[in-house]
Amino acid sequence: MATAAQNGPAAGAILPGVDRALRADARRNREAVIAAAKRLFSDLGLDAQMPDVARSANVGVGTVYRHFPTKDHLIAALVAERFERFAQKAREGVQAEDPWEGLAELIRFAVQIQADDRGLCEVMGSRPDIMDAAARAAGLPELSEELVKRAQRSGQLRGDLEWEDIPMIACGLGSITQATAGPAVGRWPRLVEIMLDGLRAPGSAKLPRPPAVPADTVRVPEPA
Amino acid sequence: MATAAQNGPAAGAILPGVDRALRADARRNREAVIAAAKRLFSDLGLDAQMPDVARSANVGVGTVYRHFPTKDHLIAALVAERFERFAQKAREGVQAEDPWEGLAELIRFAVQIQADDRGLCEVMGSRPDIMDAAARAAGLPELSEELVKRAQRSGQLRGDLEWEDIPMIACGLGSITQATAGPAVGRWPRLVEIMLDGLRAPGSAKLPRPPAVPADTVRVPEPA
DNA sequence: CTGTATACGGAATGTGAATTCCGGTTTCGG
DNA sequence: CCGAAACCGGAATTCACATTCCGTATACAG
Repeated sequence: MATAAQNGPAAGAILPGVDRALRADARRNREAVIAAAKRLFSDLGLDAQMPDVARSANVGVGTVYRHFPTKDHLIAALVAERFERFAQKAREGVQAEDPWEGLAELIRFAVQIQADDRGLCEVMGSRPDIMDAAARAAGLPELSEELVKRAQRSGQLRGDLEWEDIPMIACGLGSITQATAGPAVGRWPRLVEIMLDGLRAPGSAKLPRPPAVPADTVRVPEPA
Repeated sequence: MATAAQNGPAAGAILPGVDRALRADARRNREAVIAAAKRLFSDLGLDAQMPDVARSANVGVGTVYRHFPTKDHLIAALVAERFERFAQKAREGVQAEDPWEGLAELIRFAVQIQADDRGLCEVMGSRPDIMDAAARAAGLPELSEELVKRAQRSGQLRGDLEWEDIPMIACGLGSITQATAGPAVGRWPRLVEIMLDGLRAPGSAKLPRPPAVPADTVRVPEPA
């Protein structure tokens, strides 16, 4: 038998059509559950427990389950919300004056979000199913492809990068973020920049590296 | 109460002094358990179950538990063995003619091992306790530091890298390795090289980029 | 060959969650 | 203000594992 975890977790409500005609208290509770879940999963990761979500939302377990038939559904809803934000950022990136920065900012953003959300990291690291359902739903594949192509056309991004690499990079950097062992905290942003340096096209100008020479900063010129 | 998982998982046998005077069958079984566990944890990750390890080793659960009082102990033993190999590679790296390659090879090696061992990845991603106990035990901190300093003195490695970054990088790249979603398999080696490019000191020469990666993972053979 | 310390197997137990159920409440159209 | 339809709460149930227990089998010293 397929365990609950095998079902196709959808985005959100399973109740009426979309989210229609929820009774006032129902909508209120649903919101509370989402807020509580967001908090708990961010802090505790996927190990956060349903009864705790309920308690933390001042609601009974039953209520949680009426809104999200399964823990996976709840998680999927949370993930969807995050990916929506990624997509938003990606759209901004496509508009950005500097194509390279458009892409770089998306990556920085995604990593930062993950740094703040252990649950999201764990999903990205161990639930490809949920993850790329959400990515697809948010339109991230198309957006990533656009960002990559644009940055490559401008000559700033290495030519051998494909859009499929973007989620992998984000995921890998995200996991670095969680390696909270001992003295490691706070050093991940540098590693992100290192990765980004590796992504630049071989010849393209680079902003001065941290400890490197003061350098005659050559701003990346707006490519025609 | 501290659950078993909270104990300090040691390296291996808990029986007599070191691994002395095991009865012939005992030693045989212990080996079988380790082999089976290695296989199962590599394939299934930390979710592999103790009863399955036992079955797969043609042994009763009780026997598994006599040798490893806890699942965590078993995992720690497996991890220790892997880290021993990292340390070995690191020692070779310190001797290497080319300091840069000495470091780069260690990273490539570590990532490749993780690519073949889902369990190891999961430990690195979610059990800093086990992980850095093993790292310390294998002497990896000192070795990493030596590798980093050497590569920096030779001018090939960016100056702003500290040895503590090495495990984080290895861990992050390792997790990329597991993002086995859809069409992603086989593209991680390129991402490793990209990261390595980012690690080079700004001015230092780069070897020509590897043309393309032959799609499928090359298994690193187990040592006898 | 024999006794005994060691090991073994695997059913039974214990625990920690997720998920179900159903009698009691609340909301809201009329 | 009324009653049915929607909701609620949270105790009880289920399930999946890790881990324990103990009678039996085996290795090996003498």
